[in-house]
Amino acid sequence: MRPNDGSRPGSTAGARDNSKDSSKANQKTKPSPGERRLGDFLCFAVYSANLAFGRAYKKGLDELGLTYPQWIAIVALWEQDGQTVSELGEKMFLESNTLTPILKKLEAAGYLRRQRDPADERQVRISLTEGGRRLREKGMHMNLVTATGLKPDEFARLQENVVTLRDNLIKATAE
Amino acid sequence: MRPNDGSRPGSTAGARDNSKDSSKANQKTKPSPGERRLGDFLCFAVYSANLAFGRAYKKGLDELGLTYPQWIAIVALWEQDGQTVSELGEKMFLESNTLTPILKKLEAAGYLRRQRDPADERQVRISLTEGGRRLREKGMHMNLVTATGLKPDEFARLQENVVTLRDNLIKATAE
DNA sequence: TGCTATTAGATCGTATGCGATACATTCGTA
DNA sequence: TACGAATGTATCGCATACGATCTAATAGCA
Repeated sequence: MRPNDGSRPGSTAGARDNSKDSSKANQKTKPSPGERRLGDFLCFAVYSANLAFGRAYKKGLDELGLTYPQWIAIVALWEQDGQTVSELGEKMFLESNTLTPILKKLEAAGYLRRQRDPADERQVRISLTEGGRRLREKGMHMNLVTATGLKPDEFARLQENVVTLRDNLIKATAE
Repeated sequence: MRPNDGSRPGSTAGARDNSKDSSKANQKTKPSPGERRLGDFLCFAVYSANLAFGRAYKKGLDELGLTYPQWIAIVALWEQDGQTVSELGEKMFLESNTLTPILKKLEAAGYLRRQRDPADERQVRISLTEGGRRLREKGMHMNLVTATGLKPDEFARLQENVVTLRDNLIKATAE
């Protein structure tokens, strides 16, 4: 028998295949969310593209010894040093519950410092160390996979539209 | 003093701002990856758009009592029932190490069954229960946030280009 | 001044992703 | 047909995300 399998006997599969058209679906021209296939969901395209980016970058990031969010944090701090956790969070679209552990790891690795702001002890200011800046420079020169298969103008428009999408989702979510 | 703070005394921040142009960067017209700002990275646009989708869908998915990957699994199974873990994984771009725990939770919740294929005991076939199909129907009728801020033709092109991007990243990663 | 509300981070629990590995089953082939 | 290789899932450990909650520090105000 299997290891800790968990599968239980039950009725047979039934192999129902809801391919394209459900019987009463053709009344509207525009399909409702339920009638679309998975491949048609924009959310799923973005979700799976994000997974693909993570895998494509994995090899290069491993050479730096960083994960993707760690790398993003280094890049954001290189652009502006001495940011507070909140400020950095705004740029990365993350909050302290996610950011704090990441920053502590980077501090432990010697790439940045976390210091309470003397003027407001609630805030923690993050600054890159020499090692952190060296890491950023090193990351500049390594070519992460960028085989997008898109022409330059398509690439630029895609970038803009993804940003527009993101910002509008955030706006709509905030109500 | 703070709770378990971890911050240590050290030299002062130094507030170095590498805004746009580093001294020797202007020799090429096209900026190298290191000279771009965070907002210019397509990977970051996709990463943050994915976060934004997750937050936008959170409310609706909570009503279903599902997470996003759980919902995707239900949708994919509704399209084709009785898939193996591998087949489902191909559609979701996930492998068994991620999928198995998700499927076990959905099984425990009563939305699907996991059964070893009698013809090949290595494979596990997944089929939706009545409850799982009801959940899919319920999800059809609830409007998840879709305020993309894009015109229909832009939306369609965005969808296509994100998929192209994803597929080319996967191809390039496989070498 | 003293008290309460607000703010900024940190902590905790849960749910993915994912590399590495374990394990049972099946396949290939000598 | 026996046995090592390949295959399909599952398990484990680590690193995010994120809601809920905690704590210290500050702000606001009677």
